[in-house]
Order: sequence, then structure tokens, then C-alpha cells
Amino acid sequence: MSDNFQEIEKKIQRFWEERKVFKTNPNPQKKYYVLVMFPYPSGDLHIGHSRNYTIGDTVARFKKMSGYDVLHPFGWDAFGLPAENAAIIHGIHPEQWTKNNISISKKHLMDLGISYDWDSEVVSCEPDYYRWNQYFFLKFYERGLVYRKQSWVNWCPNCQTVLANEQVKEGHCWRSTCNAVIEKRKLSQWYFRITDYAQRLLDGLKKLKNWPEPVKIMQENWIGRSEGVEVNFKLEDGTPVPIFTTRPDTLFGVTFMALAPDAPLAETIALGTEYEHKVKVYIAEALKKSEVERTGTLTEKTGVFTGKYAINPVNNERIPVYIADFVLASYGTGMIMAVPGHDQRDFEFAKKYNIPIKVVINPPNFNLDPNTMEKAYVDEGIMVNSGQFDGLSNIDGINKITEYLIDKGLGKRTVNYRLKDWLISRQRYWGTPIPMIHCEHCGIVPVPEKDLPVLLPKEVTDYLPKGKSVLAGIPEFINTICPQCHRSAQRDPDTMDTFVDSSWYFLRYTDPKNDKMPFDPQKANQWMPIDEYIGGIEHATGHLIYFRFFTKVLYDMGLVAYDEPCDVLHTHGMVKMNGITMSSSKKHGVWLGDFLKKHGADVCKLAVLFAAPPEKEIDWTEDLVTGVSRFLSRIKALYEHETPSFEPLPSSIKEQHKSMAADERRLYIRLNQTIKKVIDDAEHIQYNTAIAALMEFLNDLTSFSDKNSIVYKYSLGALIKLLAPFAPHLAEYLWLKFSQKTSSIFEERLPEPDLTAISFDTITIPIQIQGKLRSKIEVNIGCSENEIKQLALADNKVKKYLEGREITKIIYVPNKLINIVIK
RNA sequence: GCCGGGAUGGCGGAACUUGGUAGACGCAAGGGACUUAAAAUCCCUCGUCCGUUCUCGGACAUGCCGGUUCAAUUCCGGCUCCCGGCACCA
Repeated sequence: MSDNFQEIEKKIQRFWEERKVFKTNPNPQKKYYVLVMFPYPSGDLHIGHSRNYTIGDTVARFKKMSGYDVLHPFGWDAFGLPAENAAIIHGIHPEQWTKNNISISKKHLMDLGISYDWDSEVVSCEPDYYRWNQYFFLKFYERGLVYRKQSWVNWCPNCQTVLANEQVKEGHCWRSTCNAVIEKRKLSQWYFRITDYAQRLLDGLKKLKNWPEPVKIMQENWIGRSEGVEVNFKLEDGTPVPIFTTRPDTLFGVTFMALAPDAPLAETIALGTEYEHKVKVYIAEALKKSEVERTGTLTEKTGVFTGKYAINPVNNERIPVYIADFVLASYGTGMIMAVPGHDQRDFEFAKKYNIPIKVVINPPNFNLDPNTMEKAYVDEGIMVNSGQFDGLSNIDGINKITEYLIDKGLGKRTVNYRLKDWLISRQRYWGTPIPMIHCEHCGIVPVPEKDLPVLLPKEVTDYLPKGKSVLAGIPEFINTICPQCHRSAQRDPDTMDTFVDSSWYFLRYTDPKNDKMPFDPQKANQWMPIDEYIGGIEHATGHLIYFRFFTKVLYDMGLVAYDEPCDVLHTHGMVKMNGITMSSSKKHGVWLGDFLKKHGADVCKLAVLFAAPPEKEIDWTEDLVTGVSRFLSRIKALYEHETPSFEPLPSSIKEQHKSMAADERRLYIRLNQTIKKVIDDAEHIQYNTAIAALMEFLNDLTSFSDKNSIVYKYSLGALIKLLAPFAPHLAEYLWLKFSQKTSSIFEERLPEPDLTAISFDTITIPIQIQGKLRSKIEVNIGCSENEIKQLALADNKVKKYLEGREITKIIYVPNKLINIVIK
């Protein structure tokens, strides 16, 4: 745009605001819910942020211009650590820091002209929002979906708080600015019983036809269903030690058993024996190690013999029991049967501790020798040394042994999931207080619903985390009265994981001002499910599982009619600069404020959309701006000389387009092709190619000579409407200037293509000989196969190739090509 | 290690759903017009190599090697490299 684009954009933004063009219709007839993942308010926005919002904005505008009632809301995921860290470093209250950032970010978004209905803005750190986190916590508690347990948990020594399993990435803290190595601590914490929904979360994925396949696969792996058998081993003294296995076919090959060092039994198994001391020392050592040291396939496995033996129920063999660090307490029963002959981990462990190796499956046509094996044999084969099961293929053996175990009461079929319960308590200040009271006499007592919200105290002098919650040090907060016995008691000092906030915010948007309920189910149901959800792929195994879990629970509570929150999901790639992802906290990026001053909002939107298809990464350079910036200037320049028509074409034109002048007819067809292409591409969020089509059509228009043609003037008008979702300010400006209406272009409908004029009368048919392009002929559409073959054979270039050769076959693909096969 | 995804000109990317003219659109680069000049704008060229010499013609080209097919960037088999997820899940 020329020099005054900023004034134009400001003016247009004021016009939208005054006219309330993007106000949500409270009674939608034909609803469309477009949602972008709400952001953490980090202050200055960069181009990477704008990608998310720009994609959502384009969807929203397209849908509005296609006649939908659109809900396109916005809000802030406003609780979280950076606010608190800012308080510690700069001595500014987290709330003030957060609100400052919100107002800065909001200004950028408004300057970008995103079509939000700001009346439904939601801010998660406000009591009128977080009280409903507490409400849901209590409701979940009533349903048995909240519990407290003591266990070894992930502890971030830098953030000084526990973390959920989903927030540990490769043994490190998920927050990119932290990245500290995670430690293990034994603590009592609050959990959501998400594992109760593991199967439904898995089954639900099948319904999500319009989710990206990689996201579904990631979730499937994260939930990690595996079918197997629980086998009732016993220690010699009769203590039951059940184990889970997916390979019951190897049961006769068990030569040791291994117990996780953090499993409860590990603490007691060797008590009072000569092994007690060694075992104790080993456990202490093992648990001191961080996740990173302990896990990883490269780390050498270690263990210690407990002095105890178990009995193998299928052959009564005496099996030594070890404690080993490669066994996980949190999966299966916390104890395994080990078959070194057929499991690589067990093999390595057996080699190290001189435990016998027993072969129970032989590969076809070959007998394994346990003394010379260099690794475990894990493939299919024939069972040996397995009593009555010898000679079976091991695949059959799995079933046969399982049935045998069930029959004898020695085991049962079972399913295990890798998904763990969601640890939601955090030892930090800036979050939703957990609405629970610890009473000496009554135990743990929920805060009565009528007493909500439990307000986060604002008068805090010291935010520095000390390994326990900041709130524990605020007497006015922590001391309270037990709701049951009315004696003095203490509040729970922890706050909730901020991913609780983002698990239901999309429902709050449907009824943002409700002070009686989190949302009115009727209002929610008229918008849900989300029709288009846009966000970064980094949430695949976090937020995108949590919000499905919440929706399913709320469905069970009868609050929503759908048990999946979102029909269509589009994840977009990150925006990088010099190969490094743009980031507010790392101060790396192109800042939106600067960019808008220099180039304007439309250029920003268009550049981000045109740079690459949404799912791909963008490595940002200033070069991406040049092309789209020129494109907009050319558009603007064109309309300085030409007057578009927004009148519908007379029906006579549509009926008689075949008798138009050749170049006018060509333009008419190009127009219809462009309309179709842009709308089709937009439907699939392929905005880069849609914009390319608009650029091509602009070329058609500028090279068209009869400026008085009705078709030409109509095309100018159609181009403005097609451009509107991508470059809304310029389009609105041209609309208001030429349409002589006072309404917005976004209250108009997109043009529709005339499908009777979508292709030219003649087409170019390439002629291949032996599959290689040799010539082209121009034929009328509807030309018969024979005619085309004749024309092809008569072609001079073709003749040259055919000279003295025999034609074996002529392949004709209608309207596509012709291929002549010769000997 | 397991599970995904990807590799196309100097660059970002089209075409891939259904095998059918590879390189749309844009950037960069080179040349030209306009201008006192520059910017801006407009026009032309632009995968590589060879031939012809101003109009074309040919060969080779979609990470590598094979296969299926009249025809493969697209399908199949085997590799290489890059990116992402998971991380001893029994």
C-alpha cells in the first residue's frame, strides 16, 4: 500500500468497531465456531504469533462471507510462571505484569485488525474465571476423578514445583526458558484420574476424521494401550507378586524377576534379611538419579539381588527376585518377569549379573544356543522347553498359554496404558488455589460450593519459591475454619496447573459473562463443537488431550452434548528466524509493533499466509514481504483508474457468454476459475495457493484492454470480495469507496462461480510418443477420440517420429493427453 | 531403538486426493524502458547440459538404487539424509 496505509487501516478498524461488524450473533442460525488457541500474555507479539491469529481470522472472514454466524472469540491464558518470575526479578506484582502484557498484546492484535468479538474476551486469572476451575475441581472430586496420593513425582529444581508427565520433555522441564533436568521427589499431590478415560480418549480419536493424522498418532502412542496378561506369581512365602506381560508365550523362559526401586514392595522385601543393607543402599542410589541419568536406552542397567525367590506358576521353578532401575513403578504392577532369551533388556541385565538364559522360542530351521547368543531373540518362532506347549508357533502360544492361565486361575487378560494420571497441583503462587481444606479432625474437606471462589491473596511480599507453596507462608490465606467441624484448619497451599484453565475456556467463550454457572449448557450446545481449531503442534500430547478429557467428563455430567470438543483441527508450523523459533521470552523475533508501522496489517497477514502452507515451518526473511506488498500496491493502483461494479451480472450475460467477444469470454472464464479455485483452496486452509490464484487473476485484469466491458467491471468487484478475507483493510476501503453502501464488505456474500463457464472451448492436448512429450495440439472441447487421434497422427512433429515405425497402441485420456506407443 | 513426516530450480513453494504437459505464484539474479539521477513502476530472460544461431531442436532432471506401467515427483521394494514425537512401557 502507499504511504497512508496506516491511516486507512486505522479508519477501517474504527469503522468495524463502530458498526460492530464482528459482534457474535447470540442466536445463530447457521453456526460456525472458529477458535485459535488462547495465548499466554507475553507482551510484545512477534510474527510467529500473528500466524496463528491470521489463519483464524481468514477462516472467520471466509465463513462470515459464506453466510455463517461466526463465533470468533479471544482470551488470555493468564496464569503461569513467567508472571511470577517477573515479580521476583522486577518486584512488580504478577497481576500487574500480566495485565500490562495483555494491554500491549491486545493493542497489537487490534492494530492487526483481527476480527474478534472482544466483548467475549476471557481472562483466566480473574476470579470470575478461575472460580469455575475450583467448581470443576469439586465436581470432579464428587465423581471420584480427583484424588491425592503420595508418590515419586517429577520435580523441577529451577521452577521449584512438581510437573505433570506431559510437562517433562526428554527428562527436562517443558518450559523453553527453563529446560532444567527433572528430579524425583516423594510428595503428596493432587491428581485428575484421566486414566479412567484412557480407553474413551483412544476410541474417540477414530471419530476425529478431520484431525491431522500425526496428532492422532502421537496421542495414540501417548495413551499407549497394550494388551496382555496379568500372571499371579508368588514369593516363596506366599506373598502375591503379580506381573504384567504381553509375551505369555515366553513364560517358561523366565529366569529372574525384577522390581522397580520406587515400588512399595521394594522398601519391605528384604527387611530383616542379610540383604537388607545392600538393598537399601541400592534403592537410595537409584532414586537419587534424575530421570535423564536413569532412563535412556544407552544407560547401563543396574540392580541388586533381594535374597528372595518367586515361584513360576507354570513350572514351579524357583526364580530369583532383583530390584532393578530399568523397571518402572508406574507401569503395570511395578514388577516384571524377565526372559533374557527373548527380551533385549532382560538379556543385558542377565549378562551383567550372570543370570542363566533359557531359550523357549527357536527361529524357523535353527536352534538357538543360550551360551553363544549375542542378543535376545525377539522375533517369531517355534516354542521349545515349554512343556505341553512345545512345537506351537509362539503366536498361537500367546493365546494357548493365556487360556491355560485363566483356566487354572493363575492369571487374567488385562490392558495397560502408558498414560498416567494428571498431576495438577503446583507449588507456585500465580494460579488457581485448590479449594480443599486440611482439618486435623475431619481430614481433607472440600470447600463448600457456596464459598467459591477461594480468592488468591494479592498482598504478598515474597514470591520466592522455597520448595513449598508460596501460599503456605501467608497466614491470612492459609488459616481458615473447617467447614465440617468449624475448628481451625488450613487451606491447601497449592495452585492448579494452568492447563486446567485451558481445558474448558472454549466453553466459557459461549457464555463469557455467566456468574451463576461456568456456562449455560444451552448456549454452549448451540456453538459446540468447535468447527475449526487452530494452534501449534506442540500441544499434541498436552492441551489437546486435556481438553478432550474435560469435554468427556462434562459430557458425562450432562453439561455438553458432544463428547469431543472439536471437529476440525489445523496445526500450523512455527515461525523461525535464522533457524531459531521466534520467542517473546527469548527476545528473538520480528516484532509486530515495528512491522505494522513499517508495512501495515494487510501486508503482515498476506506475507504470513503466502510464505508457505500452514502446516509447514516458515523461516522468516524480509524477502517474504516484497511480493505481497507489491501485489497490494498493484491492486490499489488498478482501482485508482478503474471503477469496479458490485452489481450482479445481468442474467443475459450468463446465458449468452458463448457469444461474447473472444477476450471478454476468456476473462469471464478466468474469473469463474479464480472464484472456484480461491473458495476451494480456502475450504482446505490452503491460503498460499489461493493468494497465488488472486495474483494470477490480477494479471488477467491488468492485461485486459476493453475497460468498459461489463465483465471487466464485474471482475474488479469480484476480486475485491475474494481478496477481503486475506487483505481485509484494503478490500473494505475499496468497497466503501466504490460500492456506495455504508455497510461492510463482510456483510456481503462471496461471489459464486458460473460453472457453465469454467473451462475454455479449446484445450491443449499434449502428444506423447513412448510416454515422452513430443508435440501439442489444440482441439475443441467435445472433440471425439477419433478426431483427436487423426489430428495427432497428422501432426508434423509426430510424423517425424513415426516414420518407418509401427504403431502398436494409442492411449487417449479424455481431455488430458494422447500417448502413441510404437515398436 | 520404536512411531510419524519429509527431500522438487539460487530461494519459498506449485502439481501428488484420482499415475497423465514437472517447476504455477512469488523472491532473488541478469537485461531493457522511463528518469538529470536514484527510488518506485513497467517489459523481457531465468532447471542443467549440448546442438543450431535468433527460430528452434535434442538429452538429462523431482535425495539414491531397482521394480510395476504406454506413462512414475505420484504406486511398490531396498537404501541415504533431514525434521518431529516417544524414551528401558515388560
